[in-house]
Amino acid sequence: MKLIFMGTPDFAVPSLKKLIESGHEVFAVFTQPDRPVGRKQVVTPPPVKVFAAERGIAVFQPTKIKTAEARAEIEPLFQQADAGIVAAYGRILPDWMLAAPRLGCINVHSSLLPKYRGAAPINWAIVHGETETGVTIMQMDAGLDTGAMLLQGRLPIGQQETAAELTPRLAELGAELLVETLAKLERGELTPTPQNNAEATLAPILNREDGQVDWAKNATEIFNRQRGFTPFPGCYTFLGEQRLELTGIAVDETFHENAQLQHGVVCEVAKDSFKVACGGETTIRVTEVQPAGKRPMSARDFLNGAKLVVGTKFDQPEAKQS
RNA sequence: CGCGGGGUGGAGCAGCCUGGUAGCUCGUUGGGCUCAUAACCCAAAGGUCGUAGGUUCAAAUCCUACCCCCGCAA
Repeated sequence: MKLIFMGTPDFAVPSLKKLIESGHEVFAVFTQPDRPVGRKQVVTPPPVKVFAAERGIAVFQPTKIKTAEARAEIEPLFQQADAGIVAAYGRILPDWMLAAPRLGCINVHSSLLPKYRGAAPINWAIVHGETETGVTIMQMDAGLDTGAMLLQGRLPIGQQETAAELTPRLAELGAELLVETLAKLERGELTPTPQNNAEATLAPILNREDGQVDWAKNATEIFNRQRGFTPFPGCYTFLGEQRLELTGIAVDETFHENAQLQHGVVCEVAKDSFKVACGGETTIRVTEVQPAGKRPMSARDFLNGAKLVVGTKFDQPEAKQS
């Protein structure tokens, strides 16, 4: 098929790669503009652009796609396509874009729709303690991930698995399903299945603040957020003015007599870790941290220098929800 | 010139403001204790204090420049 591909981060690359390997003609790639990244503000191209450029595919990085000028330029291109493929492009497509290709636009969404519609489905699935997630290939419509489903694949989530580990696995699964979907579409073997809106849940885009630990939550919830929010927005707390990223934590199974202490209070300091009291009389064991301005270090190293004592209290965010 | 923290034996830190003996918690090695131990006790080894200059009788400490690491913000 003649395809236009729209995608931005690493997650989208396997899909683009697979399309090309499967013999589809991807004649244009749309991706987000290069952005300044990091401390040095180095302007960095998105992964999809790098990959597409290597393959000699025309890359478009429009800043605006909803203006009349943009439409005048882009629409003819889309009308030449059999389908538009979207994988984590990172912006809302106007109606005319969805309608221009012969088969419309098809989205690779990393959740088992209708659950986890939105920008961060992988993360929220982990945060909510799901043991299984997947990828849904869907026909895009005007709503947010509301289109009819074409094909769906499932994947178990490891008990310790982080979003950083799960994302590439889903990306691969999505790529395979995408190719399979197109093949079946060509042969007319697919019947779109409407989503059951009653079962829909949202996976909103993640903010920095989502990463701050709410010690009133129980240990399992905190652990799941840490996994789901790795690498962004992470899992951090404050010790006075000092920001502390918790890079290695575990739900502590052993009972501790100080567990019912105030939330966020250090209730035990061991040699290689320390425990913090959480909600519901549970405790989290911290094994690796990264103080602001420092490299990540084992709790052992941190304790050697910080001389943390039982009773120390980590800051609690003002008001938290979700 | 976006804001900020930091570079001190192998690790994490203190010391710097108020120049003058290299400190703490670990690790390592040897010895001891013990049925035994990652536990405890004793001892030892190990440091160009990021680099280059400057001030000074004397610089980890004060001044200047540079290199490197990291957090935030974008």
